[in-house]
Amino acid sequence: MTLETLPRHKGGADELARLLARALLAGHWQPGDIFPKEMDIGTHFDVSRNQVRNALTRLTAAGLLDRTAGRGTHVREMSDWHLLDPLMSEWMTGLTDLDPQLTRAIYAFRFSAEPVVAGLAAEAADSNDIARLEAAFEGMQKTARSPAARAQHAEYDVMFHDAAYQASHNLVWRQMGHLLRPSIMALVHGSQHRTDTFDDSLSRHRRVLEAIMRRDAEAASRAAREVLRRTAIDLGIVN
Amino acid sequence: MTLETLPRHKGGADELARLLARALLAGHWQPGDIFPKEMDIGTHFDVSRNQVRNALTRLTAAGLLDRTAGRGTHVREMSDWHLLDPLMSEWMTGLTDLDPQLTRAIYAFRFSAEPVVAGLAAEAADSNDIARLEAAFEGMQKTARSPAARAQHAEYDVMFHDAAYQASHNLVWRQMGHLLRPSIMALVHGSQHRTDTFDDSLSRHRRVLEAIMRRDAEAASRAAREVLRRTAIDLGIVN
DNA sequence: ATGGTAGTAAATGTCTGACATTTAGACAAG
DNA sequence: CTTGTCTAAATGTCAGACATTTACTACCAT
Repeated sequence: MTLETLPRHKGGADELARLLARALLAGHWQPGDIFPKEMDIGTHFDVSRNQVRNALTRLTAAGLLDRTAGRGTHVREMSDWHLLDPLMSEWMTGLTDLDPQLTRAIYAFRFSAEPVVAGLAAEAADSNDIARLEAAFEGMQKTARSPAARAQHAEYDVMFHDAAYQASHNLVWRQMGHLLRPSIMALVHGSQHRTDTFDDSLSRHRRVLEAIMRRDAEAASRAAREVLRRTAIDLGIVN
Repeated sequence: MTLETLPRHKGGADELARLLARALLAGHWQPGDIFPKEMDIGTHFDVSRNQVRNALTRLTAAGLLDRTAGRGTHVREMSDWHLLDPLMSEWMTGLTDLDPQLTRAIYAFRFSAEPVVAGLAAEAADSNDIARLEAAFEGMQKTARSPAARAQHAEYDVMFHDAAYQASHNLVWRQMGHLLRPSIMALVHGSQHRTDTFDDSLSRHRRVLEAIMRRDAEAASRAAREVLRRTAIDLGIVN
């Protein structure tokens, strides 16, 4: 794989890093492949070597690349990628052709984790958290019936789940809210969006919200599992 | 807080980053404080500005610092720290005076997450995973009775739990194994280490191992909770 | 032939000094 | 009191030289 197909960019090192990261996340290079050398990247995008190095430093920090003096830059195994790095989520968002293996892994994680999170949220949520959950839910309701508002609906969906992670009031769980965006967004493109599906999803989300509000951890946990269950079946995570 | 108390170092930017990170993790600066400027750090440690910038770049990527041109470098809120970044775990290991709030948060996370992980492990573990779990358990057994082998015992403890995360065969859960080391190590210093405590802990670990081996997810989940329960009570996470 | 060894090219890592950009604060004009 | 401008100080960027590491090759000795 060469750089030829990648578009030139406008911004600084951030933009460059994003560009390269997304190409990697889409699978344009195989694990073990050698990555283009600094100079080539620099000349192709017409930026200084510094910019390239800054960008590559970020990708290396995210576990995407492995650099050694004299050897060059190599692409690491997917299992070495730091999926929990917030930068990664940022790079993944809006990527329609995310590696299916990755989508599946993230969703499987959510399917096992979010029941726990919902349970914790029911125990620890304060009025702020409840307000955020309600606002997100209302947004989902408003945008459920209009096919034009699909993207907006997904945003509210992300907001709802993120609010649940926040409501757990645990520093570690809170960080994982970042994982949601790419996972939810990737699925928006892969499902049929029939109206009754939306209604169904909406009522399941409602049950989570209500359980958290009445501080019923057990019910919140069950309800959260139901929210994710249908898609989990579709993806073959559970049967 | 100034740099004066920090020892000079030997290695490159990695070492410098580690040094500064550990000072931050121990709470030597408060959130919002301004961090020493590049030049001062450079002259104090007698390294080039490049080295300093490389080090600070890492701390920034880990969410510890916030840098803006003209404004300077500031320390971020603890809730912004990327606790899931593997570098963070590396920096935390061996830090005896880790912020108690952090220890507690990480342990609370483990207490809620590891039952799920153990359940997944029971479903997905292959012979390799089982072998790793057995090896770790045997190591724990061998080192349980000798007070001199305390550090070694902790290592096997880490290995055991990490093997469980690995056995889940989920890319996301696997990454979280990194969180264990600092959490377990910090607790080694905080407990009494009576021999019967070790025996008790050992038999609880054994139950997890056995449940995973006979693929009983439900039992593995319950057993994992029991492993963590006593300490969770001590830390006030559950009553 | 085979194995070790020196040499060479190519890639990333580091240093240095100059310059650009951003920000906060001081100060004066309206 | 507000607005605009200037200045100092900090981080950001650049370019070029040099250092270090690595893989490869050619060569020589056994």
